[in-house]
Amino acid sequence: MKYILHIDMNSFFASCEAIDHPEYLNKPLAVSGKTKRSVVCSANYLARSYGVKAAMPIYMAQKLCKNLIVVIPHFDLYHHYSELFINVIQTQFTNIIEIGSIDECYADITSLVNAKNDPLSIAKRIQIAIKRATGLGCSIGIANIKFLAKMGSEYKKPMGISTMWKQELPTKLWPQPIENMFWIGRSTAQLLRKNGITTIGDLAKKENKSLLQKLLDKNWVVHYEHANGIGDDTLDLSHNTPKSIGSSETFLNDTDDFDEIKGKLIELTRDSFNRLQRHELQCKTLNVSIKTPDFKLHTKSLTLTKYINDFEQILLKIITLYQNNFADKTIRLVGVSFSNLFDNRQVEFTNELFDDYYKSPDKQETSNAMDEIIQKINHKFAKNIIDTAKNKIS
DNA sequence: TCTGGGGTCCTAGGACCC
DNA sequence: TCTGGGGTCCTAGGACCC
Repeated sequence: MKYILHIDMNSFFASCEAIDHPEYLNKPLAVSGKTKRSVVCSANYLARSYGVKAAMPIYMAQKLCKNLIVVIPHFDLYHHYSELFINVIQTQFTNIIEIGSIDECYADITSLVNAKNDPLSIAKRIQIAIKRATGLGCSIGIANIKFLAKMGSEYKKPMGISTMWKQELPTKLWPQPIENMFWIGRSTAQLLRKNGITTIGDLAKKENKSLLQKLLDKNWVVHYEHANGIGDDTLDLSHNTPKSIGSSETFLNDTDDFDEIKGKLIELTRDSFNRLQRHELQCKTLNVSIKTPDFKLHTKSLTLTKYINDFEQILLKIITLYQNNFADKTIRLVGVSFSNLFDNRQVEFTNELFDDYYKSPDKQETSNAMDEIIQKINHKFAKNIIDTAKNKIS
């Protein structure tokens, strides 16, 4: 049996801003862009008391709260505080940590629990240590699996600490509306509600199993087990390289002006490309997406025969992709992203192997040589390289 | 005043290969 | 005549998270 914590920083972006600007203290504060199409990223609790919520259009937030202070986001600042709070847990408590996002993580404290230190007191110490080191508040959920720890950190905010033991499910979890269930979003919640499943308790009921199976296809088991306190307790400790990198932007006004769109495509491609390089990655698939005035998203993608890291080439392909598919469309948003990412070192290495292979008169001999090299290299990369090799040669 | 931007994962159909 | 079965990759869309 493991002891898992979920640590969730309270109104993270807004709290970081308030620490940086003491004059915002005790004033309603929202982090948001400042154009007419911006939405709220994060709001402090005072602003929330006026009804201001994340993802709400900023004009609406300002209507609800006349003296709302609006600050544009400063991601460098948030990354700084994110590293700080992770560091507190890592250096003072445990390094078995799974980083969920910029403002949350799971921590496995099983090895710290003993007769003198129960999970609740450890959680309290973590909360205090984070507050002392960063000035930031957090909520912590305590449970035996990740899902319940996550539900626990949501249970009481801000600065809450809540256990979600299995025996507490009937009183703490099951009365909650189905919408609160992690991994059940708006459309699934709607579907379930329409069919009479309105609380997490309904989801947990044995007699609803066949109904769930009918409504949710394969996923039903995971949700059913979660609602009954069964789930994953293993933390993912790898800080994985990203699977895709991209940027998008909403225009101030809908547009079909290709010069304007092209200018934005250049900007977005530049930005994504810079991040691609910072991660030392190359890509094979280019994606261009648009959002039309009816809010529908459309994507066109192009997979190349080899990995690419030349900005001019990428840009040319992106612009062609746009022109071939979306020319003359009126759009409200345009986006660029790269996927099918591969480590620079691996790309270089595989390209050399393939050149050797193609040039070689004796394919079998080269193939054997490749196998030998693959045996010797870093195990972590071997699978990717073999996969690519198979793909490319076939 | 009218609804962001960064991601991950899954699905389903079609192409293609053996 | 009427047409397999398994596998992978690509594409587009959608659900979900923060």
